[in-house]
Amino acid sequence: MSAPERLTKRNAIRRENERVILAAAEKVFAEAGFGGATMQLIADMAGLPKANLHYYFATKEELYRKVVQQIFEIWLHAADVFDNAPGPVEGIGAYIDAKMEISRRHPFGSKVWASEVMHGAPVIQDYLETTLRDWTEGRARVIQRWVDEGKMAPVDPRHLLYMLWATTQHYADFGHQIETLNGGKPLSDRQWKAAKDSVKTIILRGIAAVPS
Amino acid sequence: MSAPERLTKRNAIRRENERVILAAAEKVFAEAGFGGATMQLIADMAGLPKANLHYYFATKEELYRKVVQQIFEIWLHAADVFDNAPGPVEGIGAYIDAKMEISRRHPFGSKVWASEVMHGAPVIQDYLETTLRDWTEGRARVIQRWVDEGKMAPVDPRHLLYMLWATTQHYADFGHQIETLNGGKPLSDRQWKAAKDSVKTIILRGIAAVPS
DNA sequence: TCGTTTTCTGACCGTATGGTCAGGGTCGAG
DNA sequence: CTCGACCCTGACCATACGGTCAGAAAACGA
Repeated sequence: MSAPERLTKRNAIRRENERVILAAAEKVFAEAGFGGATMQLIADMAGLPKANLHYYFATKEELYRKVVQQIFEIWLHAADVFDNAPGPVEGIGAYIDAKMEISRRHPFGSKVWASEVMHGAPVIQDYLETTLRDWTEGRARVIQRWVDEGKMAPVDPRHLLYMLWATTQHYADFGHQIETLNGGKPLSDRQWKAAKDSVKTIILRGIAAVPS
Repeated sequence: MSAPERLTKRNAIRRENERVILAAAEKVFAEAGFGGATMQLIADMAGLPKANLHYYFATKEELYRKVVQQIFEIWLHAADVFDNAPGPVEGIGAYIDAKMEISRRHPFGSKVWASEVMHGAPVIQDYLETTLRDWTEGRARVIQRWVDEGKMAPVDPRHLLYMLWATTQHYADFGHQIETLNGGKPLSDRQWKAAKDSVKTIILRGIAAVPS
């Protein structure tokens, strides 16, 4: 049991500084990678002296780990829509919407996660083997049930999940490439909607999802 | 005009060393990122003294640039199948096959490319704005033609291309995650085939491609 | 107000990194 | 055989990095 946090000025300062540091770290890790990021750069972006970072986060690894955990939590919650859906059109449709929205709102976190996994998940391997594995098996069962109930074509649930992750996260991880191919401009509201619709249309038709 | 390369022992040595160095660099850059990779690590993996690397490649950036160019070339050639195809079933089907095969054979290169783009393409931005942009517009026109000819559903060619890139490269870039979810074992021949088939089936049905 | 705890930071340190270079070895053309 | 061009490498250097620490400043509880 942790003691209930009182609303003192000290607690406010601590919370605010941790927030600022984590936001700066997320951006710097995303743009430079773990190895390329420096505590000095993060400190400058957070507007704090470097030594102050080490007061809140003992090491670079600890700070990095917190950043990775954040995006992972966000993704896990995004899948709540999956559970109580009557069928694939609602469930997978809403999941695509949610993940596309996250790609738009949290592109840095997505990149940090991608980088971490690409490098062999040196700091969050345990998450992959426990939380993520359980999560994946659970959703795979839901999809398999939909298949068995004739609500969609018989596809391998695993590969469908990979496809959902890949297509949605691509808009965050490869956002720079997409922006360049879009004439150097970020996608507009309209274009984001078109992206969402394209992904949903192709995938839902691809799995022959029938409305409930 | 470059002089025709004679088959002397010197040329053989140079070519072999450059090959070994590039292979080692590709792996190290993929596993550690540009910032995390060290010339010493690459040298060790190549079995050469560090100073020797600097004899063939003046700087770390130059070596890195060559690695990125390599995978880019491979991907460009993979799209040849696209051009003379009579319709989307053959063209896109073959393109998926080719890119999945590359993800399997060149996972390191794919990761290096992904990392480079994620970090804002600091060294290959010019490629994105010239070669890749032209390439993309060309294939988008081909897809649009297929749509106009009624050979597939009216989808946005750009977003379809992004989906093809995302799904195929995911098997290389997130290979570690997939492997972990596969019980810690790399995908078998059979599983790779299932992956290919899943991707092809869902996407081709998703765009309502009609056989020519 | 006073003593204690927490927050803050400039200055510092050991190490690792990218890159250099002088000098020795090897190869090939004539 | 000879000489010039190319190949190789141990030792070295300047710099930048993650992390430490002593002590000042601020906040807090009583």
